[in-house]
Amino acid sequence: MIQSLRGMNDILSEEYERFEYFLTTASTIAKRYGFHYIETPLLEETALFKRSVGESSDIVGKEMYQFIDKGENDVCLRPEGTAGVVRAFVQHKLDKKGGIHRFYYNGPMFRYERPQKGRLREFHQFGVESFGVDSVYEDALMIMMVADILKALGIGYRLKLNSLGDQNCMPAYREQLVGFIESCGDAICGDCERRKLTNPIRVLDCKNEACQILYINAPKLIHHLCEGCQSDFDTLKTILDQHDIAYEIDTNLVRGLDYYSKTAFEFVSDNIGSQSAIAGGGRYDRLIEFLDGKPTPAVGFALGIERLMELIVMPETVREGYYLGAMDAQAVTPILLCAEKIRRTQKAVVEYEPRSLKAHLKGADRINARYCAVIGENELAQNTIWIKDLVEKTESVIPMNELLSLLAL
RNA sequence: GUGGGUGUAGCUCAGUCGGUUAGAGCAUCAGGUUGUGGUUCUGAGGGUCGUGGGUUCGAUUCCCAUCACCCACCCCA
Repeated sequence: MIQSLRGMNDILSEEYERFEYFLTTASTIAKRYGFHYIETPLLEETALFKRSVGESSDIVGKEMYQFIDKGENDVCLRPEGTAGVVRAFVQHKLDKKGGIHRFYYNGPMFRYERPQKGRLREFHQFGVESFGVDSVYEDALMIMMVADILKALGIGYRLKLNSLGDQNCMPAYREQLVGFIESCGDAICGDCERRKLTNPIRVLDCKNEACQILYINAPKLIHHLCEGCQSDFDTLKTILDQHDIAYEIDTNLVRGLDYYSKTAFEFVSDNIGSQSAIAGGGRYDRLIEFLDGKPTPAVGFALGIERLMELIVMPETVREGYYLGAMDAQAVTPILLCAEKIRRTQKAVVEYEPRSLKAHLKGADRINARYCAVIGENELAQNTIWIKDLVEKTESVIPMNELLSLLAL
């Protein structure tokens, strides 16, 4: 038997209902916030991700589905959504056009990781990117939008907030931190030794207790923000307070993608295992110029759909549409004709095998139909159809030619 | 990539200290006399015991490999 590739799942009917419910909910909210849909290719030039996400990141360093195509192009399946949207933004010269551009997207992302709960090799994200707005109000808007979406889906969360600084304060801080780590000498663990070079801030949330003791007095970026970053961060906190959005400052919160600066946030859930991040985002003011565009301020976020699906509280399903069945082989033809009429406005599912009334009622119940419509010997003789409302538990026999007017009601 | 666990019917799981026809619940289908569901009763169908090797007279049970899933690390959505 041929199986799907490791970490790549099919999304079957019942599960897809959740998926679709999520998408409509999230898209509706994004549109209300003034965002427009954008679709970008799944396959992009590898260089795009190397320059945006960053070669030092795990995502680019070891998780990309990268290959050379038949035209000798170095390509890869997108591991995240932002890079492609920024590429499109620059390619279509929207940076030069100026103004504000707000997009939302959704689709599969690919990362060659070891699968576990909430971590797949092909997974789906819903994301939003905003270009051209400098103000922290836009950062707050992002967070409010995620909060809105999660609320609409009945999902509880914790919001972690941090500021990563900008080119004025970040590099200086980074240097200071690396200096501090070096002062610890050989006492730090192997992981930290590696992090020191790749992503020094990660050192601060090392799980190793010995390391933690060493880092108690490590400099924190939050205390070394420049004036602009500090006041933006303060404003952001104020806005969130005003909107009753609870948050916790996590000075160790680092986004794993190199392009972030200033605001960084992560929504986490305690109910889905160790892969607890359900949404993450932040500001990335430098990315557009990294990708050869005109410097443009930008913020965005992405939600992990599969992780969310575990948490979504679905609205109660209501019975809808018709189930049609025949009790006599002769009745199959009129049943099919009825179904065709019903389907002009409503759902109609036909059972082709003639069966007992009991079997049909069971069938109607199973597919959660509102009405069970059956034609048997009696109805056939009188050119009528028997219809039972499975909710009201009422039944009636109506002439076939009245069926359409009944449906119009 | 590292460490640990699991893999028996569609689903959830028993079981076999290696020995003939592998079990349960749920689900499915059919019946409980004449055309009524989401609750019951009876019965039926359905498994090469993840896959491939090895040990053995004999393996679903033991060993090895492999694949998939789960957990932790790592990382992130």
